[in-house]
Amino acid sequence: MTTKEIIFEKALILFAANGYTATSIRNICSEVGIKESSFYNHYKSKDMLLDAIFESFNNALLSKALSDEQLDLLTTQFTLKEMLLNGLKQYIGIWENPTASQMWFVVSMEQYRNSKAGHIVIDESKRRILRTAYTFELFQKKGKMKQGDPLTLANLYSFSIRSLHLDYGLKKLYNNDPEQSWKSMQEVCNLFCNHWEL
Amino acid sequence: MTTKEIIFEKALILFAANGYTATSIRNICSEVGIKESSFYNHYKSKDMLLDAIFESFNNALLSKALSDEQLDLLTTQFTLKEMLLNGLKQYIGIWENPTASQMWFVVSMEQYRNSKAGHIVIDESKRRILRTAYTFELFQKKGKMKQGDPLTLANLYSFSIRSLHLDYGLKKLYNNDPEQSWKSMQEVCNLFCNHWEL
DNA sequence: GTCTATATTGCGATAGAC
DNA sequence: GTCTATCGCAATATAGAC
Repeated sequence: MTTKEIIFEKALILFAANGYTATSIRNICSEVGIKESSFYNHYKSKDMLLDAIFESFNNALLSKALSDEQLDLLTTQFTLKEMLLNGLKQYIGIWENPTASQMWFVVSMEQYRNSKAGHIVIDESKRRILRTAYTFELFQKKGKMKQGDPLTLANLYSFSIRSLHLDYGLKKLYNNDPEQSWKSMQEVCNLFCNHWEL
Repeated sequence: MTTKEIIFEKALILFAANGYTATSIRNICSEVGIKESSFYNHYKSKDMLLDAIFESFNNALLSKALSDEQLDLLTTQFTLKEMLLNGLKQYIGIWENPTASQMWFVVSMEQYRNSKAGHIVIDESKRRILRTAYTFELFQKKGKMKQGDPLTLANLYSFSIRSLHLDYGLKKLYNNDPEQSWKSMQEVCNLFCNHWEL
């Protein structure tokens, strides 16, 4: 690992735990084991480091999106319930991945005061809904799901799961019964499929 | 208005716009028109000021919760759709109220690094779901709503609306088509009622 | 690429006069 | 309750030797 990568990693941990503004370059360098002046050989400023984290997070999100072709294949091979339950498992898995969950925390904390973070959240939300809507559309075309506006169905299902997902992450942080949120996610999924699956 | 109230108001504006840590007592006092030393005649520390904001926010949330008796009356007088649509209007109204929306922003930003903020969010989420579940239970008892586990139905509906509500606030902040989220909220409400209202 | 040393600014908080 | 003055410290960032 290069020094730049270690800076990135340690900064992410500290930003996630204490927030960007409350974390000093001194804190980060102390964790890395270098002097503050060395920091500037790797990042132009503290702000550029935050931007690098945002960019890395956004790229990770974009790379996870399923293509139209992949969705076409999956909606043929699996039932609606199988596909949604599998989606839930992947979604919740974020909170078992330290780097991914730290990035979520940092972006979530910054979203109201940093427009880059804000737009990452807005775009991710929109992308998630549109991919779900397209999935529902494919299931409907294949006669595996009841008819109805795919976008509204996606809004109902996907936004509900999104809230529960955020709840899970927050509760996990404070050791406040996150498993209840995971159970609710599965129950919502079952309820939804019982009503719309064919 | 007392000086203490003006400090509270100006601090809330600055915390919401720039975050708690990035806002200095100097910034606040400059807005209020007093010297920093005078600040300490009203609040023991910057942290105590933040606590006061949290407490005020939590009290406002608690005071808005409808009692069992009120819910019993409302579920008799109104249809499911009327009641949910009215709930949406009140919910979205938060973003038209500067103080309320500023408090939401501050608590949202702090939720991952300040346990008081974190527990306010966790509790608010739980309270909202439980009140909705009880409302559905009453509608079911009165034969105005299809049977089904009220808690799971509340999770599906209320968490979906919650996400859309947060989306609205964030999009409004960045002038990024918030009305689309409001339309989605109404569509989700209609879809839900079309399926579960009797 | 790392270090020592330093510049400059801003921070939260306090003492004590009025 | 407000002010002036100040303390002690930590912040980001830079210069220049090795």
